[in-house]
Formats: sequence, structure tokens, C-alpha cells
Amino acid sequence: MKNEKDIFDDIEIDVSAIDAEKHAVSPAVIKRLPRYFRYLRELIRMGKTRVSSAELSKMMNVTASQIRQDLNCFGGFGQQGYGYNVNYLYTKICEILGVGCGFRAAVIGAGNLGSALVKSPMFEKRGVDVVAMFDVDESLVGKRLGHIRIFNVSDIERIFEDYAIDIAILTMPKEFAQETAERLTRTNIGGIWNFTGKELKLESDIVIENVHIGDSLMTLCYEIARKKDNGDSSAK
Amino acid sequence: MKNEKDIFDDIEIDVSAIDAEKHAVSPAVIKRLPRYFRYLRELIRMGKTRVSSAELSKMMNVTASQIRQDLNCFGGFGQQGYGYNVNYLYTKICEILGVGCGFRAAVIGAGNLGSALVKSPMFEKRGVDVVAMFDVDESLVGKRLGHIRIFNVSDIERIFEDYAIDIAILTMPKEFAQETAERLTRTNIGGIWNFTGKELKLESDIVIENVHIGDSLMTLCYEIARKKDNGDSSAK
DNA sequence: TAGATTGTTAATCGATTAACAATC
DNA sequence: TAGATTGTTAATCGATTAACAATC
Repeated sequence: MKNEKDIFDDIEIDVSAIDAEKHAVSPAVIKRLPRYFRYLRELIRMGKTRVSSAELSKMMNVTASQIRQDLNCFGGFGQQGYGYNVNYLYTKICEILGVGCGFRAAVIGAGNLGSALVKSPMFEKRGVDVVAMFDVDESLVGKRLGHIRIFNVSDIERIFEDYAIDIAILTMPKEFAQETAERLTRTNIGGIWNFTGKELKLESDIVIENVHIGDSLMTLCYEIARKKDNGDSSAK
Repeated sequence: MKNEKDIFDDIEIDVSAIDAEKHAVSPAVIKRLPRYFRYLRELIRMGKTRVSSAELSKMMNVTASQIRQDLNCFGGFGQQGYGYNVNYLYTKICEILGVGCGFRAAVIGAGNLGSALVKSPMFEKRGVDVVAMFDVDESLVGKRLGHIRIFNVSDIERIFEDYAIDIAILTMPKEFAQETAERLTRTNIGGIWNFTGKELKLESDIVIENVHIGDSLMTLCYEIARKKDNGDSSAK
């Protein structure tokens, strides 16, 4: 039978293991992970099998220190004196990012944006499978976009269940975003990718990722306007 | 005639004025400006004429302190004991972001993404005027998307000059992104809004804003995957 | 072994928050 | 005037960078 010492040891080990796993990774790091993913793909495409933090830092325009720090949040993926094995690192980053989880997505709103998204290679590259679309427009319902069938939004609950959808992609007009999102809380999805511009308020642990492409346009405009204000006087 | 004291005074004043203008606003603040823009529009739509940093902070889920700090980078737009005049603040934010500069944009690549963008109300809301599209596909050239004419990419230089384009929006396949961008350095554009996923390398002061929608999808996947790993054990 | 490069700690830098005096 | 709320300074917090010992 275990003595007190053993029991405490077990507890200690458990706690530290959880700590290591859960030890919250900073938002700043998380936001950079997709970028590592992209550059590693590029390295693989180029046939590189090995990369040092110094090399990668040059490619990505960040410090080598940051790269090592970032990667070490998830474990020691490198080897002293050698660097990182590109394929191994890529595999690890994919694991962390849930590529290979086989997430299944459905697009709600088969308009311009929804259609454009579905036709892009983005999902395939990231291991996300778009398996259904929805629209209110009866003339679209029953049609296909590529191999993806368009259903009536009234069937959301049923189809989401049937197809075991993990991610709902909202591309409908913003007026319907909130009510749709509320319906989605009754499905088994894990997250919403929200393109509607509407701030969704849900009583649920569903992860919401909002996309505001317009914000990026405005940042660009800001920089151009600022350049005109300041730079041009001395430049021209 | 001015004495030495006066001259020095003038210089002092000038320098401090420039300092105040140029005093670099932190990237963190700049990235938040479009969000203020959106919420102020919302307030206007709701008919609110006045808002305090405390109210706005509740709406936006940020601290009141941050709002006041952010806005003060550009000047004192509020009034003690009152708060901020919504319309005035909106006007100011618009000025800062270059809304009303009347920027003119052209979309290069009239495929799914380019077409979807052009049809969205995004540009109009932000005072950006999309005035031309380009494609290599002869069957598209000469056609119109709404009122926007599609030109042959071979005419980029001429049309950019004629239409006085400020912003090039790249939505063509990534293989052609770099060469196209290089051609654009010979036009008078101020910025490139790059959707191609290709990291553009230019010898030029053209502002480049890269959009990687896929990064946002991956962040979502990461959060969903993490929730499954950690949360579910205790949740279910 | 010597050289290279990671993993990790400590130092620096920047961004956020708290607090409060100024002032409407 | 009293109450409210900004503008702004100082304190805290978090993220980045530098440095170097560990180690392949």
C-alpha cells in the first residue's frame, strides 16, 4: 500500500504535468503560430530539411530569440548545434494548431463571400473540410458549389448533426448573424468563424473568431495618408 | 528685424510642432483605430450624440483608461465632465484614418475573391473608391462588374495613370504577385493591399498591407483544439 | 574535441492599467 | 458650486531581446 510520501509524489507530478500543458501560452505567441506554419510549408516546398532559428529569423523578419522563445512554449523541438528539423517542426506546429484534427466546417450564406471562400484552397491546406453550405434563397438550395451541397438554412440543426460540423462560417448579412449564432449554440460546434461584422453575444463556450477585413484596409489607408502628410514634403 | 532670441523661439516652436505631429503613434494604437471607427459608426446609427470612455469601454470590452490613452495620441477630443461628442470624435477618427482622402483603388485579379470584394459595401463605408479591375482572362476584359470595368493587365500602367489610382488590391494567383508588384512600383500608388499570400519584396516606399485570412482560421482551430484537450475533460 | 545552436534566464522595452489632478 | 469625466502621469504588467550555459 502507498505511504503518504508516494501519494504526495503522485500529486506533485500530476500538478506539474497539468501546469506544463495548461501553462497559458500568451496571445502574442498564439497569433504568430499560423505564420510559422506558413513559413515551414514554404521551407518544405523548397526542399529544406533543416533550419536554424537564425535562418528562419532572417526569412520572417523577426529575432531568432523570439522564434526560440515561441517554439519553446510548446516543447523543445530543436537540437543544440543542429537547429530544427523542418518536417518534425512542421508536424508539431500542425498538431498544436489542430491541423489534422479533421475539423468539418459549414458555410452559412452562399453569397459572394461564402462562395469565394469555398472555392479557395485555404481549407484544404489547413486540414479543414467544408462539407455543407446554407442559404435562404430557394433558388440556390439543392444546388452544388463544386461538390458542396447548398441546404436550406431551416435545416441547420439537422444537417449540422448529420455532418458532425465543428465550425460554422458566417457569411450571411449581418442582420441575421445574432439569431443564427444563437441557433448554433444548440448544435455541437466548437467554433464560429464570423465574417458578418456583427459582434456576437452568446451564452456558450463556443469559440468565436471575428474577421474584419475592412480594418486591414483602414490600416493601409492610415499609413498612406500619414506618408502623404509627413514623408512627401521631404521626399518630393 | 528679428533678433537671435526670436529666431531661436521660432525654431523651438517648429520642432515641437513637428514632434507632436510625428511623435510616432504605437502600432498597438494604430491597429485599434479601425475598431473605434466601427463602434463610432454604430453609436451614430443608434442616434447617440455623446459617449464617455466608460460607456465605450463597456461596449468594446476594453478599459476606459485605454480608450482615453489611445484617443489622446491624436489630441484632446473629449471634454471633462461631459465625455466625447460622438460625431466630432467620428470625424476626427475618419481624418486620422484617411477616410475622406478619396483614395482610389483598383483590383488586380477579377476571380472569386476580387469579385466578392468589389461587390461588398466595405469600400464605400470607408471612402475608398474602386474604379477599375484587371484580369488576364480575355473573356473577362471589357466586361463590367457592377459599374466597374475590367481591363487587361497589360494596361495596368496606363490605366493606373489615367485613373490616378492610390491603392492596388492584389487578388491574382500568388505566382504573379511579385512581378505585378514590381510593375506597380513604376506607378504612383501609395499602397498595396495584398491578398495573394506572397511576401512582396519591393525597393520602394509603397505601403504594403498583407491579408492572411487563413491565419484567422488557424487561430480558431487552435482554440477549438485546445478546448477539446483541456476543457472537455472537466466539462463533459 | 571544437563549433554550432538550442533552451532558458535575466534585462530591457513597450503597452496597459490605475490613479488623480485639471477642468468642464 | 458639486459632480462628472477627461487628460496625463506614474505603476504595473506583459512581451521582446540579449546573453549564455547546456548540449548536440
